[in-house]
Amino acid sequence: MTSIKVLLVDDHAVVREGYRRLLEKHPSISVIGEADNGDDGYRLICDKKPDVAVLDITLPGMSGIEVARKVIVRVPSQNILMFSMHDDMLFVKRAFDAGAKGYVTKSSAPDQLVLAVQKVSKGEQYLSDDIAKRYAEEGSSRGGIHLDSLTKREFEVFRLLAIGQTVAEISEQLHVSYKTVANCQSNIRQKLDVSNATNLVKLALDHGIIAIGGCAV
Amino acid sequence: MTSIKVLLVDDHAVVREGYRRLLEKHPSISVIGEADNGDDGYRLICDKKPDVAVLDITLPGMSGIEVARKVIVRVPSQNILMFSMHDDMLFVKRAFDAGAKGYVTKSSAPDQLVLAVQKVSKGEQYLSDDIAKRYAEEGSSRGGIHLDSLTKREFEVFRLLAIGQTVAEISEQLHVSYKTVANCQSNIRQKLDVSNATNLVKLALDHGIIAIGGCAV
DNA sequence: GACGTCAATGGGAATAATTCCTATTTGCAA
DNA sequence: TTGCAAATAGGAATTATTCCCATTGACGTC
Repeated sequence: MTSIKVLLVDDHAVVREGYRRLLEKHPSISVIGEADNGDDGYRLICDKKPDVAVLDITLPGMSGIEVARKVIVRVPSQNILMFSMHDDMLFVKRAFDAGAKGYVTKSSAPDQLVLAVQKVSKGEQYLSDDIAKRYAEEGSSRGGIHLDSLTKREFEVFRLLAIGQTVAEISEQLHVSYKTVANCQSNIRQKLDVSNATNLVKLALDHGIIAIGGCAV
Repeated sequence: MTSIKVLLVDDHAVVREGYRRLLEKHPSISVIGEADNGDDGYRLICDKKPDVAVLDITLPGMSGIEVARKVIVRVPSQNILMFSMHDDMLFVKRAFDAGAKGYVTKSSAPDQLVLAVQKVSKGEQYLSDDIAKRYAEEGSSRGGIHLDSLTKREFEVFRLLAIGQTVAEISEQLHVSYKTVANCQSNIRQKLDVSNATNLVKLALDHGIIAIGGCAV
């Protein structure tokens, strides 16, 4: 059998190196490329077309979910496996909306990642145990109350605002005008019923979208 | 030479497994235990007294920084290396306050972790390159933020802002004019070197002024 | 007791951020 | 095709924030 060609995108070099070794221990898997940011990752995936692209969600610049979305537009058949620390249903939902075929949390047992890579390489779906369990329990029913009403773009902006980015920074990063982000923020505040930046941060914390200060969320 | 005994505490199993392999590739290092939460980690460290305890900061339950603090109380000579995704100076400062001897970010090059383990095992300090660079740049300036530079009134307003009150609400509550509170807020932001409401909340959380979602910092 | 310092208070003007309204384009679904 | 929703962004009005300034009162020092 030919080995499964895998490409890794994760901004944490030590971590990436770690699970690269983990994957490469399997003779059926070979890592053909790595990237530590969304833009490089996007280019590499489109260029090398690996059997599986393993994407972290939290990345500098373009998020893993955005990378997935853009890749799928260009290469609809690309198999994508999301590999993230977030076990929030919202992220899972958005990952699949973006075109991912699998979702594994970083808290999973190591063999889950290997299994996921093997499944996804064949175009099959894979959810790590914890996510599958959660999905069965709460499914998409209680998956995020208000947060569900946000559009993709709004959610993205919401996250960036919550981690402390200014409107100007976000507009630059997303390559859209200041006005767009400002209007987007207004919509978000209205939808989530928060009157100011502070309460927006709190909401993000409550939903585990962001984590702050030694406090495990 | 005897090998360096290391104990790992990280809630992300795949990630932990990854850098365990990374460390164990070195003949001078052997991993003698692992934990995926703060409480187990604390017990294991006190029990096994490794040459180096490698602690993630974000953990379910007790945070890595709390673990460090508690361990140092019981075993003051324990060598602790913080290994976190956060490159924020506030975390670094808190880690060292808690008694850690080293701090390595997960974005570092893999050999930095190995080097850090070796240094810390000898009781020496170690900072990963990115942190050392940041420290040199902003370290003493931003790292040494003291909330006690705030006046009584400023602190009061700071707290109210952090819990999500608007300037108008605060002015009403304190029976002072809107302008007074607005000016006060400007002073606070300048003194604490935060540019927006979000970062003000983060600072408040980090200093334990406010707590969110039952997670005390 | 006069003097300097500083916290607390707020006014005015300039600047920046936010909202509300409107319009266009695009993609998707009935 | 038609219709709807999302994403984009401009203009005008409104608010929020900053920067500069002045006053008052408390406290400590000489």
